[in-house]
Amino acid sequence: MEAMTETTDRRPYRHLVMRLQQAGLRPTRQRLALGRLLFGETDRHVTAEQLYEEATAARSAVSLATVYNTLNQFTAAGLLREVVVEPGRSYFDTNVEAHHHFYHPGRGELTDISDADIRIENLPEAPAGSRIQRVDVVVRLADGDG
Amino acid sequence: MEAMTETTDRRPYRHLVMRLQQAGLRPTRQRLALGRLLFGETDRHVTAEQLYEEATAARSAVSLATVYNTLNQFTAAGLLREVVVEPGRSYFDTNVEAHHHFYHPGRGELTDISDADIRIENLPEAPAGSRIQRVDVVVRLADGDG
DNA sequence: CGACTATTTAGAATGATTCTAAACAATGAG
DNA sequence: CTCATTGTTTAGAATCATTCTAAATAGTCG
Repeated sequence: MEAMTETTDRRPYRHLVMRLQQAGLRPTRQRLALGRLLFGETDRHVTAEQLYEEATAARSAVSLATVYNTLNQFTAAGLLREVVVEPGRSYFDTNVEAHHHFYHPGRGELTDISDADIRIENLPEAPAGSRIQRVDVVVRLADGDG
Repeated sequence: MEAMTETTDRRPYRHLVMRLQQAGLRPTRQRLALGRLLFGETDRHVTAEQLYEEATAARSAVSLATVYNTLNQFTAAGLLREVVVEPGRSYFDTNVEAHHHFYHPGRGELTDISDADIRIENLPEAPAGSRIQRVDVVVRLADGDG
């Protein structure tokens, strides 16, 4: 179970390079390092600070300013989605499909709810002069069962 | 159409005083001034800065720190509800019933969607060890029709 | 009226994020 | 490959919303 076009650890990450170029972003060392951390395995939810720590721990020195720049550029390019659930802290989600979130304030933890798992019926129309861009559902959690 | 217990402009605002006392908050000049601005007519969505400007304009000098304290205390007491739709800025909503929001980023404008106007079907269960505290739906708008 | 405790406040502090301007790196033409 | 061009990174300062601190002030209740 590891033959063929196994991209599991190819250094240049052709796919990522192409996505960056398509977005008009040069595939720099920093953007590739952050891209690898972000788009590795599963979907992720990270804050700028968290990603900065990770990059540092992975010995891919990237300044905090660059982490912010990169997260914003990736978001503008549609590679990430910004999720706001807490005042004063932004999460970036690698899942850009339509979907929703559980949020646990105490734990600062964000997890996905597949779009298929929620049905929103009869949404009202957008006010005159505007159109609906997207619908975000945040299910806020608290400790305790039931 | 203005007899009986018309509370429309009574100075002491007995109702507000009672709500504060029930919340264990002394009805100080500042809290009453902010309360009058907040719970006047219709439902409102304000930021701390906005309310501070309003109070200042209304010649009810209140420091910005007090506006923040008061908004937080009112929220803890269930008189207000905090709504987070934008990184780095909190809105406080005088409508504490279950309901949702339209948000227009460009205009920084928040408006209510009555709970009755949205049906959310088959919400998944809360992850083990936690329970659902509340569900927030934010419908993000953009300029343009359609 | 006091005494006791809650509240207010100016100003400093914090935390997340953005800006600035200078050093540096990717790119493409020659 | 080399150079010029233009995009990118970065340290550090700046900004913005919010919270904290400690001293002054104002409710409350006997």
